[in-house]
Amino acid sequence: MEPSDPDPEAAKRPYHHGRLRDDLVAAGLEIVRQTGPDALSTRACAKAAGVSSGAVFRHFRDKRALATAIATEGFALMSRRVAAEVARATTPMDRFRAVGVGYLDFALDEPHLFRLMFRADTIDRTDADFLAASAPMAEAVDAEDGRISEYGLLGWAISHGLATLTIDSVLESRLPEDDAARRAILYRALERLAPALSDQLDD
Amino acid sequence: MEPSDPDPEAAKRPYHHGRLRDDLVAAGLEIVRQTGPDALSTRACAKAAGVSSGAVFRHFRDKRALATAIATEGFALMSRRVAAEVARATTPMDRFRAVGVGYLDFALDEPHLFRLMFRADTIDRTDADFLAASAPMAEAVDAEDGRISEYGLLGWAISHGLATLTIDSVLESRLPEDDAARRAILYRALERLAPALSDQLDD
DNA sequence: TGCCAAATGTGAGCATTGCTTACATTCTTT
DNA sequence: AAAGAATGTAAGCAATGCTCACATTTGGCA
Repeated sequence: MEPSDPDPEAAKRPYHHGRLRDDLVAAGLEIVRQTGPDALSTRACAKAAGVSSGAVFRHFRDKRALATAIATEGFALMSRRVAAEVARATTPMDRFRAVGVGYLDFALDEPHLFRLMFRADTIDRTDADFLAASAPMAEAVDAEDGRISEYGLLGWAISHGLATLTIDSVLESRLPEDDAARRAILYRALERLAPALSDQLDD
Repeated sequence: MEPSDPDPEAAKRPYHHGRLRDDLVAAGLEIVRQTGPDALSTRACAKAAGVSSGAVFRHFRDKRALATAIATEGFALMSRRVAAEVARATTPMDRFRAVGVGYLDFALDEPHLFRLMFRADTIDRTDADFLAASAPMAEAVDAEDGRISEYGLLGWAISHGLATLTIDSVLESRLPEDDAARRAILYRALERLAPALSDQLDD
């Protein structure tokens, strides 16, 4: 597609790429978003970044590290999404709903990416950057003692359960096909949880 | 050559295996259980069954079909596990708890297998055998109209959410290391859901 | 019974992929 | 300007999914 043409952007591609690491992550992110975690390959990322296949390993120890960087980006996106939703909430109960809705919406909008983010054997959960990016999400459910709160555990589990069951099309024929109707049912399930948490939310 | 050779194991291995399909699934099941979905390879299954690598494809269209058969086996195991738990329950509320506990216990005992069973892009959810095996689980949450009931959706989502979050070690440092203590917390979270469902359970 | 077709297994081989290694080029630092 | 670190390339190895041509059995049927 790009012959040795005077292309203002990519024409003079110097030997050194400049920001290959970021480009590889961006390319991988796009592949995952569009085709899913299984379609991710180091060679495809290299090609997308216009670089030889070996170059990837100058920036990532192995494929797992690449995947982790992509998942890290995913958590940043999700955090922003959830934060935006929460910002509109006023009451504690509203905030609870907002987290759940943001979580669900992100999962439904980016199912492939969401799957990668939680694929235990594909990413390295001890990676520092990854931990930093997922911290905001995780801390939202912490109690004072550092352990998870019952409130947080239930809320996260419900959101995560609804999201994964839907995304992995386990419910499939049991949910409406129409996207809006489908989301409405999921939101309603979230609401349903309120009575179980009311004592912790009304403070 | 006619080897009436002293090889107790593989001595008289006739050209035709006899029940290769079942053996391949059994071998794959063991690989997945012990090492995880990513360790599954058609060649490893073939070798475990004492057969050449090409033979696999006489019984399975592709690797995906093999994985689906293994996941099918997994659902059969899980159904039995849950059914056993439910059999001990008497009240509707007990039954609800029992399903959740059975679901959670299976996931915690067989994390690798559980992951495969819900890995959307690795298995074929339209496979007839798979659908048949997962039907008992799925129907348990159906309402009269064939759609999922709010009660079922919430119950499934909670169990599934708790299971996957724990298994994929998302909560990790936020849960106790001791297995029993960890399960206790998860069970308690299940209980917590009761108030939200009491109107549907007391019938 | 004898024979042919279908079923099942073999072994070689191709394309893809993760990753390594030897070497080339560029950047930085002094 | 020179040295050395950083970063890129090309070739290649091993593992894997899958196919193909061929071998061996089995089972139905004339």
